[in-house]
Amino acid sequence: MTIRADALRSRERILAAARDHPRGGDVRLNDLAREAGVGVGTVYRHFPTQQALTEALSMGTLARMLAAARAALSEPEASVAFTGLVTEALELQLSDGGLQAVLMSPDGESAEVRETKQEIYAAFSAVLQRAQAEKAVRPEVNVIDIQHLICGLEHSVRLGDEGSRDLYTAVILAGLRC
Amino acid sequence: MTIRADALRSRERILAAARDHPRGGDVRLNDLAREAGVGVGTVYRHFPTQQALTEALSMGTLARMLAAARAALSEPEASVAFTGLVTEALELQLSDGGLQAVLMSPDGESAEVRETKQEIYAAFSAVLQRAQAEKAVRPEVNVIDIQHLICGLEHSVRLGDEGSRDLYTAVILAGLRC
Amino acid sequence: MTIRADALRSRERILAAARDHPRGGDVRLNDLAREAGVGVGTVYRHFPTQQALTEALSMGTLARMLAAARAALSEPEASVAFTGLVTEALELQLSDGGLQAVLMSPDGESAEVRETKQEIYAAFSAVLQRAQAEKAVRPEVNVIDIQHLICGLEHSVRLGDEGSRDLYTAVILAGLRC
Amino acid sequence: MTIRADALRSRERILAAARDHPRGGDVRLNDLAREAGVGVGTVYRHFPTQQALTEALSMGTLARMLAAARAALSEPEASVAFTGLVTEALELQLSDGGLQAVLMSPDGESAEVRETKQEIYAAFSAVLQRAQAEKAVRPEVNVIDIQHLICGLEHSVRLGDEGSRDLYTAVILAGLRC
DNA sequence: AATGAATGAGATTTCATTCAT
DNA sequence: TATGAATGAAATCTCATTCAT
Repeated sequence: MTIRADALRSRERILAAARDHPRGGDVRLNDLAREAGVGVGTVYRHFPTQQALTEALSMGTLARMLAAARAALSEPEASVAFTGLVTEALELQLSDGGLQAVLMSPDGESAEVRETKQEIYAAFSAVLQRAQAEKAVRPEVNVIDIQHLICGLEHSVRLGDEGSRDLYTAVILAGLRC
Repeated sequence: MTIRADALRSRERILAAARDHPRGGDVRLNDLAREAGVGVGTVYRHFPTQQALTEALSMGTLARMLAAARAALSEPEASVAFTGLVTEALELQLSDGGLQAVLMSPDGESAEVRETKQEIYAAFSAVLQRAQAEKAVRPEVNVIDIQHLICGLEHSVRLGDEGSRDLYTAVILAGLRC
Repeated sequence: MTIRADALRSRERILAAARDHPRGGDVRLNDLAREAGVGVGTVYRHFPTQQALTEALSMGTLARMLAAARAALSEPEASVAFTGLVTEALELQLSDGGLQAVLMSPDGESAEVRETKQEIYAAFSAVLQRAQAEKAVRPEVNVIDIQHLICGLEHSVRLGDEGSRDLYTAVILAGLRC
Repeated sequence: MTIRADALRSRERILAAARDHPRGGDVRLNDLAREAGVGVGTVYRHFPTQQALTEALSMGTLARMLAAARAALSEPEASVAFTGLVTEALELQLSDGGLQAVLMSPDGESAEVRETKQEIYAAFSAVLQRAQAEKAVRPEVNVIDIQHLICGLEHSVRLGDEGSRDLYTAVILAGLRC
């Protein structure tokens, strides 16, 4: 059975309403429902947990991150590819406050999210290994470490003002170099 | 008027009970009260907000951080002093899950917390400037940046396992070098 | 929209629990909730004020008082009707310790209570006027006075023991005669 | 040891403040203390219970009631004495909203209150018996009944407006006649 | 004896989640 | 499937009373 048209409309309305809020995981579901013009029950039917809603909201950003990782694979210069990908990933995480939670959570994900994350992971890993093969990046870090460091970097940047982004990124990238 | 002995006892009991809980800011106030053997009202009287409780719990760690910063000022080797202080600060933040919130929050602090934070800031700043004077640390970062980067580092380490601490610290310290 | 079955069940449970307590307006709401097997919030949802609960508890007695007043209208002998009704009203007020408050309070009533009270008032008034027309009751008292006197009578009887009821009633009825 | 001057002053201040409030037994003791310019503890020291305060406030009225009862004993006409005393007692109870509670409470009284009440009771009883000896009052009522009926009468009058006092009193007095 | 900060039981409110309609 | 009233756990506030100073 295919998804009903009205159900789809409800879903879209809820997501649209959620996008009007700063991402932080603490929207009042009742408020969200009111703003979306649907009942609370409908929100719960579509997104049984906060996590499910967060994931749905991040699906688009996740796709863009996968695209960026794949694009980096085509970049001829390995260190440029790596540097660019880290910068791009940070950019995306800054633009989507819920993305970090989705990336870091090990469970509760939809199949689609899980698969996308694995593909991102694989592509990211390839970019990192290419850079390490060229002695452009410390050999002892793995892709998990890179993700953790990017998340920490995102955290640092959020604590500061907009201007600190490039400086902090430069510190991390310099620290990762051989 | 000085604080009453019984009030002090209540306060200590509540703090002791709170210390038995993993820091995360989500203890049940009722449970806390019961465990401390006091009424809920008493908890609210002593700590009107979650922030007040968090601050009180971090006061000890804050004092240790100030001690560490001052000790670093006596270290003859400027770069060693800086490196050691960053490592020590990270250690303290990892040991006290509420400390970062206290360090980063601009308001709602008790006078004691505010003063201690300012002293930490001053000592930290002196250690940094000494290291920068010796060309041991990038000249474009200031003490605020260092604190943000340590907070990000704490975040990264919490995402990983225990073993990642030294590696991530090494990355940050390397990135900060001239 | 009609009342939900579960809500009605909760309501009934709360009322049943409240009936297990001596009427006096000083039941512990928390206890009431526990005894009724519902949350405190549910009690407050159904009965936002003490007054609302009192009214609901008295609804049955109020209905019986209306029935008594209407029955008195069918009694052929006017003075017997009046005497019987006063006696009956006292009986009901003695059996329901919250009834007097409901009868005397001018506001905060549910529509149902308000209407029933008005009907009681009208029937009572007719019974009184019939008795006055027959010179069986002082012409200068009105139905409000009768209600106030019955409330005072209830008060007197509650101060004494069971045996004083008939005597005090006799005094009032004698005093009301022409 | 005699009472300290400052303690007496405190006591008087508290009573003065309490007299500024409508008697109903539900003054906030903290408010009372503030208005009296003393600490809450002082209020509790002087008047350990609500009852103690009520009694102290009623002491004056109680004395006036005793005076009235004794005066009635000197009235040559027994039925006039009785009627006048009932009217006077009602008057006093209406003027002092806490008096009924003091009169009706069997315990918790100060020795002075207890004695005064007994004297009132004795004098009232004599007035009643004289009236009954003259066949002016129903023989089956005793002094306790009279007090209960006056309390009920007070209650009735409080429910109505000022104008109803004489009517309700007339009803009761008529009902008490042989 | 006087003080009022401190206490805790209980009252009331909030809100995420459930579930009858 | 959609709805939102209903739920109750937990948060928060109030206030009569106690007790350290």
